[in-house]
Amino acid sequence: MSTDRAAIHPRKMPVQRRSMAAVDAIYEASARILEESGLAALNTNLAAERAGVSVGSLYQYFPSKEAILAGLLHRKRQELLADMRRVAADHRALSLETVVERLLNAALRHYLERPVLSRTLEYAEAYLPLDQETAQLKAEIGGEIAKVLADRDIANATLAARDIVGMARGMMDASSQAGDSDASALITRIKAAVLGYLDRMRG
Amino acid sequence: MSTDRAAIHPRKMPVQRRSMAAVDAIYEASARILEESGLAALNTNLAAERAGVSVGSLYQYFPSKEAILAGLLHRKRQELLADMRRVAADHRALSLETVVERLLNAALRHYLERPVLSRTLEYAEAYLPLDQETAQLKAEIGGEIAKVLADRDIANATLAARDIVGMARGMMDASSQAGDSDASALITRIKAAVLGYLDRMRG
DNA sequence: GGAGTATACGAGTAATAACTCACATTCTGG
DNA sequence: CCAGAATGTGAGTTATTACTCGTATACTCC
Repeated sequence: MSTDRAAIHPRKMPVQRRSMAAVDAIYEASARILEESGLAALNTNLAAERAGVSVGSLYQYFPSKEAILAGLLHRKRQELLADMRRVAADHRALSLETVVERLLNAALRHYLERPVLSRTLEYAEAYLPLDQETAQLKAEIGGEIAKVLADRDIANATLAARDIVGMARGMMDASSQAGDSDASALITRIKAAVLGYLDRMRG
Repeated sequence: MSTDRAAIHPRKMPVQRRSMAAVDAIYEASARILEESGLAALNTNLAAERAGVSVGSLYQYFPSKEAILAGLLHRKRQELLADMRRVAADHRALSLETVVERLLNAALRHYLERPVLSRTLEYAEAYLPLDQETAQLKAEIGGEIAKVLADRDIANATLAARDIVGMARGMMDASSQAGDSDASALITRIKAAVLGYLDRMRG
């Protein structure tokens, strides 16, 4: 992952149906490898093989393995953001507690789909030179939360949003790594942390 | 990092002073590489070179690069645990708020010494087949917190300790990655999250 | 149905990194 | 000050992985 042997951005957009399927297969195979064996096990030869395509085809669409990681991260981010927006669309009509619960549900649902993958991508983000667009997505996810908070006159909404994202993420990681699978109990506890934090920051 | 090409445990313990210095130099060089360029950039040739020793010497003490990571993690854990114990030794004489603050101070001090390294080791832990002893250290760190909580009749002290460690870690990560360097403000906010969480879990 | 484009293939090359080993040097205890 | 143990060396071997390119097949649209 020493960065710049090749760029991060997709090399070429697939236009025909079979090539879109190939790209999807590469993403899925890579995700599985990451889940089973971690970052270090991901390599282009293996990803191609497991995706059922040739290395040559892989390099048609991804200039490097970092590009695969960046693509996976981008996709995940888009999904999460869309879900959060959907769920908080009518937030002005709801109590803070309800909005928080909905947002947490959305976040946890995404996380629990593929917890190991989430953690790996989270770490990978730190050293991937992300494109503008993916960085923007991260900011917008925080922004959704900040908007809800600002609307309720909570001071330092941006900072609070960052804290909330961080604490939720940390608690999900800890719980999932400990092998705990009771999602609804976890939601309850994260809600306690978030609302308890807001209580004290306001008081 | 596909795991088992060689074992994880130190191959041989250094006994003379110069070899202990070599081992220290290898740890320090590896830590720097991890901080500068991430997990993927760590390799035995580079670590040896930057430590000013030969690869042969490195392999005298570390059977693989995973062993270096495991050793770094073990050291960090030991330091943190010792510090937490020192700081919470007289916890029965103190208010919950004071103990929490002291423990957070200890944790944050450690984290801020080398935040990037901390995050890298945290991720690496997930796929390193850790020795009994290092896993034990993690449990004991949680145990220190659980002890304080149980002493105050907080239900589910072990679970709460895990949540608290998780939320603190997540908030430190988020803050540090955002480039925020105001440690005392961060402590205040983590305290709000922890105490707010406990308020709500008790109520 | 044929020209042009998109897609696919995978053996092969180059680079990188893990790891060994035969030999040299330094320490330590008696 | 000597024997044996500990430590150090780095060129060299082997394994792994990134990445290319010549060639073949499948679409698409006129």
